[in-house]
Amino acid sequence: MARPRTHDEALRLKLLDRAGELIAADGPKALSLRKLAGDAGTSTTAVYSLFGSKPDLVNALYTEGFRRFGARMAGTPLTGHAVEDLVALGSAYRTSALADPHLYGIMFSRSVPGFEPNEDAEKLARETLKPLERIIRRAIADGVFLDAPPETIAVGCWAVVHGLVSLELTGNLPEEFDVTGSYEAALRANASGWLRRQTSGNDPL
Amino acid sequence: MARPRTHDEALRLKLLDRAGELIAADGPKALSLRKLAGDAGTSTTAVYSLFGSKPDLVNALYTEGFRRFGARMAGTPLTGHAVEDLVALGSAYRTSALADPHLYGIMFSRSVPGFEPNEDAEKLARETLKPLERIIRRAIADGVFLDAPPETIAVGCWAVVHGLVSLELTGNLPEEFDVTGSYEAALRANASGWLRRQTSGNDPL
DNA sequence: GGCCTTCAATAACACTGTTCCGATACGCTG
DNA sequence: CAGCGTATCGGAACAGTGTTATTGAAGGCC
Repeated sequence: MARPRTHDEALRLKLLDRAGELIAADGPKALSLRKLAGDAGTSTTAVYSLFGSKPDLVNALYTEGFRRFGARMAGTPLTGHAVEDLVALGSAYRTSALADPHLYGIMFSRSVPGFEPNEDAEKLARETLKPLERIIRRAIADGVFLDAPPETIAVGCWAVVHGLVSLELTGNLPEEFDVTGSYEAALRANASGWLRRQTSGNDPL
Repeated sequence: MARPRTHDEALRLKLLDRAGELIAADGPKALSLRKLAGDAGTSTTAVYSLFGSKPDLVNALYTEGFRRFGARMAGTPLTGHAVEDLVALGSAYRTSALADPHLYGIMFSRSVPGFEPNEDAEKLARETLKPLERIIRRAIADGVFLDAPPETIAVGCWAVVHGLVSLELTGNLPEEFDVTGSYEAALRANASGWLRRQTSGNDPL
């Protein structure tokens, strides 16, 4: 009968913000509830009131990451040329990952051990890949791409960008490596591989 | 002086074995030194004598993983046909990952928070990708592949397989998805994208 | 045989996420 | 406006973690 939940929204944002900073600075391992609460001038219990648990707090970071990511993907200008559009979308993917590398780890690499995204968060995540599917479906319908299952092509494209980005972020790429150039070339080669007839092929460099 | 170091090799193997089992069963989070030592009938201090620290123990798992992985890669029969060989190598990569998914997480996805492979381990890891580079260099030299930097193509191929496998292992793939078939098709499409002239293209399904 | 080094078990330290308890502060009802 | 009731949060405690200081035991070399 009394006092409906009036969670302190300012504190909530402050905690999320600081949590992102802590992870960005020293990795997911460095995100401690005591440090987080101390920095925000509150106590660990507040985190439990506002989020429920540490994984739930990470879940909030996860959805925030996909919100930004989805915005970048949806906001990428498209030309109607399938290969070029896939390259553009892939570049937006990388840009987003490099802008918030710590969020990327949470979103795609399970970098926080105990964490699993909940139903809603996972659904939001899947939504963000819709532009990719749209391009591919149209390219198949127009006879530009091979008549393979759209999911197959979509997953293949996703794999290239995810693979490249995660290799880059984990420092697995060789030194003195032209990341940006190679990235575009690899994307273009991969997309060209799905063309029904390879008209002009690709032209790296 | 007295008593040269005679680290108990049997205990060392037992600990490594059990550590792998613990991670395989309940994820990297479940690898606790107390539980590990208890299961092996010893004490946590033994781990420090034998390995130095927990990350060092994980490092031993890391190198073991790359030993097995490297053996599979090097043992893959090749035909001399670049695209087919890249598909074969990619399939071996996936087979290896599915055989030891927990090791794969340690090797490529930084699934254990505080862990960074040391110099030797990282060098061993790079060695295992040599077969990939060999195929690509020859395909370029023979004029089969486009004249792009070999590293670019190699990283692109690596990215596809790594991306597909890590998406599969983290459960990010849609349900009712023909993983094996799509995997091969995606590999073939990606490799074909680097062909100088796309003779026959690819033919999924 | 006695020294000396290496090994490992016990226990402690400093941390972690989480929960219990209690006090506070707030919004609704009378 | 008084007062009840509950949502919220601070402090302390609990169970767990990796790591380390201390200490005792075990084995090879002089």
